[in-house]
Amino acid sequence: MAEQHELREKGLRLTPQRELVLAAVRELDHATPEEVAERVRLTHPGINLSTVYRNLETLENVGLVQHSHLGHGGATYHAAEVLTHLHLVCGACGAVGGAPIEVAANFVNTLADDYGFKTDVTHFAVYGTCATCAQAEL
Amino acid sequence: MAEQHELREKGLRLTPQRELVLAAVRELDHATPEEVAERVRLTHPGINLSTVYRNLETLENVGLVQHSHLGHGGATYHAAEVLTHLHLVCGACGAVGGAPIEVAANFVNTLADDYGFKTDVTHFAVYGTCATCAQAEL
DNA sequence: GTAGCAAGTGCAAATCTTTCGCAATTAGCA
DNA sequence: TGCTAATTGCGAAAGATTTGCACTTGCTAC
Ligand SMILES: [Mn+2]
Ligand SMILES: [Mn+2]
Ligand SMILES: [Zn+2]
Ligand SMILES: [Zn+2]
Repeated sequence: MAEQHELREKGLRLTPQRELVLAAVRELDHATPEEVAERVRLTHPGINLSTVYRNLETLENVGLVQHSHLGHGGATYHAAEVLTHLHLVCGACGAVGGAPIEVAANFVNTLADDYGFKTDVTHFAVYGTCATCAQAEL
Repeated sequence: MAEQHELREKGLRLTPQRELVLAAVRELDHATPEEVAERVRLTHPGINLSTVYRNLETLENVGLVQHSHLGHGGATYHAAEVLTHLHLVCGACGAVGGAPIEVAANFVNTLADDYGFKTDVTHFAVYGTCATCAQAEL
């Protein structure tokens, strides 16, 4: 038995569209479904937006992809293996910064110990004002 | 000079719709625009949904109301004066718990000191798994 | 290899949520 | 008591996401 493709291992059929959606998510880092579609269209112009939505959902169900919320609007998608940083979103300029997850370790532990709550700090962004904008406000 | 209505103090016209929208937000605690509209309709059946949206925006601009994001979808509105707790949203059962802001004080300070980022911990919910659901998973 | 079947796709239409244009109404001021 | 600009209601528009359905295609069993 030869080694299986990662999608087949998850019990999914291997279609060009599905492979390309996964590849696009991996290349892009927090991309919207529309952005994923654009990327896929570079090599597969015919792909339908609803196919992208359906595959993102499927890939999320098997744990290859995850979504998070960076702004007031819709979700953005990450490859599951790289979701290892916090998103710092500036409400003033819209910039999305990053910070290592460890920054939140203490906070996460407190919530676990005091509330029994297991936090996924990457699902929602951390909202506030970035250094540049905070400076400008003075 | 008599004391002014709080809306007039903010430079806003006093309309029945606007007063009712504010009252509804205060009574409901994190309500969607649609829920606010429903509540207002109890006493003012004719109110239009777009009036609710416009008033929520107006009230937010003058600081009487704030929105935050508790789920994957749209925003929910709080009276500004009560937005003093974190929201702990369980991805498994949907429950929305609360925790005092102080729980995040350390986290907020770290982000300020190390990244110059001024965090508003109430804008996005803290996402994860509640104690009950974490228990059930075992 | 080939046939059969279920999963996946494209397309168009349906939903849902939020925003907008505009004419009619109304609050606040003179 | 009027004037004027802000506000409202209404319908339509704009986006974003989902859905139904006929067609295609990947995988499995023969
Ligand atoms: Mn927001
Ligand atoms: Mn989500
Ligand atoms: Zn900024
Ligand atoms: Zn739960």
